Amino acid sequence: MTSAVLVARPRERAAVRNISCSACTAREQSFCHVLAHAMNLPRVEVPRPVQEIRTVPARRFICRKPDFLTHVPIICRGWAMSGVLLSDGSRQILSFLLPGDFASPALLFDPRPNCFVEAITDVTYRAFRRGDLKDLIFADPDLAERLSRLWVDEKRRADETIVDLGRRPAAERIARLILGLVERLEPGALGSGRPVEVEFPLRQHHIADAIGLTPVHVSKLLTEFRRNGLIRLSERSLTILDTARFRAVAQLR
Amino acid sequence: MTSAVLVARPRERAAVRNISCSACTAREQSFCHVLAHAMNLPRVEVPRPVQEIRTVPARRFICRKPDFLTHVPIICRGWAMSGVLLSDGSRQILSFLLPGDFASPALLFDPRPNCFVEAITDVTYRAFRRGDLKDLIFADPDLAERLSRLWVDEKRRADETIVDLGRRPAAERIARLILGLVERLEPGALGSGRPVEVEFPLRQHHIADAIGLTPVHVSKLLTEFRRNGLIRLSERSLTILDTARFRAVAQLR
DNA sequence: CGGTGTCTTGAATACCATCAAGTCTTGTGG
DNA sequence: CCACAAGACTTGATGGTATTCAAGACACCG
Repeated sequence: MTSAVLVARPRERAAVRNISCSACTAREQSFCHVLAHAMNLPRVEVPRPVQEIRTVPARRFICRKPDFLTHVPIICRGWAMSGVLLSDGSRQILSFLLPGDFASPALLFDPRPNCFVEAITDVTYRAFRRGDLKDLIFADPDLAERLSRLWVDEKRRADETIVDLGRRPAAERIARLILGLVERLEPGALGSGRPVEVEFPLRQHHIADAIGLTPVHVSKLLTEFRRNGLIRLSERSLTILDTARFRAVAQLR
Repeated sequence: MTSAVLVARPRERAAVRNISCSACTAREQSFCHVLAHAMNLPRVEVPRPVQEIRTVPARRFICRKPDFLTHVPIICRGWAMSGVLLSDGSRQILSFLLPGDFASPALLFDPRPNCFVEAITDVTYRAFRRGDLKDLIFADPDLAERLSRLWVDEKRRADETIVDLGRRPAAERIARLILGLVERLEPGALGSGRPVEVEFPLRQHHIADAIGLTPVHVSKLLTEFRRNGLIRLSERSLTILDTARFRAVAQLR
């Protein structure tokens, strides 16, 4: 809840804004990077009210189905997720959001979200005014094209998920989800063949809801992975111990 | 194989081109429509070599994983599908393509497809030179934005599929797939509450591969739908007999 | 008229879900 | 700081949904 305090104090918010952008963990290929580049800025330091910094604690919603959003949120720090709730109470997570990601690209065009976005850890995000951001993007053909590429990438990731859910057994799905996240967090680290350790704030029910399984089954498969010496996972920290064998479980070449 | 003949005869190809565009069945909101509008043309009648008309018979590939495509295909007539093949021989269909659809939006940026595209019926498509089409699109902010909206729409459909595969039982998935196709083919027709009949060239294995089931199980559930008087399906023709009850099976409000 | 593709139906099986009980951790208010 | 409640994880027993296997009917095509 430190964030709420910061929002209430202009001087500190400014400080945080600088910190968050200079120490930004967003990946090179993220939306933030593309946008900052296009605006000839070191990062996306734009005056209000074009953007605003906001912070929410873990487990709080950033937006929900019935909301009407005048601003488009982009994650600066922490983990979030987008997903939908079904009438029977079950949940499907559509994607995990890391720094640099749009909360939902659709929000650029429609103030009504078609999925919820929820913070997993404490999350800091920037909220851009929709109209300003849209004008900015489409006025510049180069920027529009680079962003379209990012969306095509997102579509590709969604297609991978469809394949996982439609045609892969449970163990494979879990391994692929984990490897995909590790690759996003530490690009290329899996190639070395040496163990890779990352922060991993997901609960087992997050994994379950992302790949269409129950938490119970996820637990059983994770303990099996551990027994086989493939991974270590505890205290919000994940280590891929045997990258080669774990990739084999995931059916990755 | 009539198409090969047509391609070899300039006069006939021109005739076919006019026929296909004036009698185009692409929906209002399709890419073709948006593009034609932007170019101030009745339809997308653009001289070669910017575009070319091609035709393939049913069950033939339009493109495959290892191909290198200099042109971007857009479906003019017939049904096609995009999907991926897995190492164990199974297949996941990612989407069914109807007139007006990009074979794969990713092809606008990358000559190497990340999925195959296969004709289901005989298919006629236009192949636009990638560079020309891209320049055309991104030079016009309005066009770029309208296309981005279409991609966001596609992403939304992919997300729906993820929810279906992750959290819905088999009967619900089949019903939703069918209703989604009918809605694309005859927008609004389901609202009337009266029976709706459409051409339906899909085989049961297409349905199975699209929603992560086996053809055997699809067969069993379809015969159950028939027994319950929900649908009629034979001779490549589908009728939704009881739209209200069938929508209930699909869990649609 | 054999071959291939499609669909149907029944029986056996496998995978994952559900149910249930218990441990451990985390958070909270007294 | 402790007591209590809630959440997270584990493990075993049981059950259901969908798969696999198999056999046969039917249509279409060369």
